[in-house]
Amino acid sequence: MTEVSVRRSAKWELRRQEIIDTSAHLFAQRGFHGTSTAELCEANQVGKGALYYYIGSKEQLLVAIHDRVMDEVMAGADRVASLGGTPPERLGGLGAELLDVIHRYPDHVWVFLHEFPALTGENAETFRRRRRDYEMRVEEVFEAGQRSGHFRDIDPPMAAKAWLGMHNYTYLWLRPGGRVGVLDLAEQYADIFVRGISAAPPSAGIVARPPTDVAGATNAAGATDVAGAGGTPARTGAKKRRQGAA
Amino acid sequence: MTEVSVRRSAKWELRRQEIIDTSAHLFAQRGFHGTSTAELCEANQVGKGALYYYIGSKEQLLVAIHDRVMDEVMAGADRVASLGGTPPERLGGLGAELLDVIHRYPDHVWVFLHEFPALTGENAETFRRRRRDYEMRVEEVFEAGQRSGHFRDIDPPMAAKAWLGMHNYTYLWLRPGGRVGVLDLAEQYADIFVRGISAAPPSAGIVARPPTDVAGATNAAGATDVAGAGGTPARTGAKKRRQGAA
DNA sequence: CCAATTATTGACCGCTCGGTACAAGATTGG
DNA sequence: CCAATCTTGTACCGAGCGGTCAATAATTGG
Repeated sequence: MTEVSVRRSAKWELRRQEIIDTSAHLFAQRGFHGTSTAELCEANQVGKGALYYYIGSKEQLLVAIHDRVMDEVMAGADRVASLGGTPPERLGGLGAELLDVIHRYPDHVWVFLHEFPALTGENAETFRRRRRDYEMRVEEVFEAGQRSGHFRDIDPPMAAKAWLGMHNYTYLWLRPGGRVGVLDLAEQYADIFVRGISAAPPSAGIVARPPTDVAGATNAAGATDVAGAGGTPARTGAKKRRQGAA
Repeated sequence: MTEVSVRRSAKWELRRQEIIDTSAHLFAQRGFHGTSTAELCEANQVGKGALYYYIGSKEQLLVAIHDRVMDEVMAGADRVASLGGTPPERLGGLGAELLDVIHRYPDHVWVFLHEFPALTGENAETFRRRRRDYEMRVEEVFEAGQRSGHFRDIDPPMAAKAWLGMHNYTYLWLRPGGRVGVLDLAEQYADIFVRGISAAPPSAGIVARPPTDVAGATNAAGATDVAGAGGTPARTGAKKRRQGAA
C-alpha cells in the first residue's frame, strides 16, 4: 500500500522534503482537512501534476510528516539509551531530546499531535504502535528509577503520561528564538518533575480538595464511552471511517 | 454575527444540547473538517433542515462545544477561588476541577483541544482570549505561592504551562470507568507538581544532559517562524483563512 | 546532438461539501 | 376546530474537493 519500493533521484528526494516541510507549515495553520491540495500547490509553487508527482497522495504527505517526527523522537531516545546514566539523568536526557525535536520541528509536531485521526487504516495502526513504543520507553525509566531507589512509588504509566503531557504541551508555545531557551527549559522541567517524584521525605497531605460536585452533571446526552481510549461509539453506526484516539 | 438574541423554547434548547453533544462525539473521532453535515444528520437522526434549524451553521456548532468546555472550566476556577486556601491547596483544587471537566466531557474537550484552528475571525479571537484568561488565573496561583513562600522561584508562566500540559494531556486517556479514578489522579498530580516546585532543600544538579547535537538540523525548508506562537507565515500569501496557534 | 528520461503543466473528472428553499406535517392555544 | 406557529424531510445549489491524464518542456547521458 505504502509503495516505498521505487528509488528516486537525490534531487527528487530533496524537492520532496521541501514540499513536505512547506505543507506541514500549512497543515499546522489550517488543519489537514482544512487545507486543500490547491493551497498546497500555491504554497509550493507547483502545479497539481507536479505536486502529486512528489507526494503520491494527500495522506502519504501526512504520513511523511508523522514519520519525520517519530524518527527524530525515537533517534533521540536511542541516543539517551546509549549514554546510560542514572534514571534521573536518563529522564532529563529524554526531556531534552523531546523538547529539542518540538523546538526544531514545530509545524511537524503540531500536525503530529493534531492530525493523527486523519490517518486511515494501516497508517493509523503504524503510528499508534510507534507512539506506544515511545511511551513504553519512558515508562521503563520510571520503573528503573523505582528499582534503583531514585524515585518513590508512583504508577509508572501514570507518571509517564504526566511527563509526556508536560513536555508535549510545549508545542503550543515553544518557538525558535522565543523568550525561553530549549535547554534551559528542559532543565527546569526535569528539575520540577524529578523533585516531584523523587524518593524523599514526603511533604504531608497538602494536596487536592475534591471538586465541589455541581448538580448531577454527566454528559447531557449520557453518551460517554465507558472503556479506555478509542472505545467504539454507540448509536451512530459509522460507515467506513477511521478510528478514535491517539 | 453570533446571533444569540432570539429566545427559543425549552424543548428546543434541550434538543439542541443533545445534537451538540452527539456531534462532539463525532468530531472527536473524525475531526471537524473530517465530519460532514450529512454524517451529523445521520448520527442525530434528523434531516438537514432540522439540523440547521438547531445549529445555525457548522461553525456555530463548534462554538457551542467550545463554550461548554470553557464555561465548565471557568466555573471550576471560580469555585476554587471562592474557597480560598493556601496556594498549594488552590492549585490542587484547580487541578481537580480541570480533570473533572476532562473526565465528564471527554469528547467536548477533545474537540476543544484539537479544533480551535477551525474557528474563524471573531470566534477564534473570543476563545483565544478566554483561554488566556484561564491561563492567567493559573499563573496567579504560582505568583501567590512564591509570595507566600510555599513555592520556590520558578517562572510563573512557565510553571503554568507545565502544569496545564500535564493536566490537559489526560484528555487522551482519562475516561469514565477507566482504571484510574479522577480524584485519585488529581491528588497524585498535585502531589507531584507541588513537591516539584515547593520551597525545600534543592536536590542538587541531577538534571538534564544536553541533546547530543545531530548534524546541523534545522527545519529543512528553513521555514520556521521566529516569533512567539501564532506568528504570521511568510511566503504563502494566504487568502481568507483563519489564524494559527491556540 | 539527439534520444530517453525526468519534471511539469493545466484542463478536466466525478463526487461531496456546507448550506438553502419550501412545502408539508406536527403541535399548540384560543 | 381551526389558524398560527413550530418542526421536519427533501430536492437542490454552486463551489470546491482530491485526484488523473495526455501533452510537453527541461534535463541528462551516451
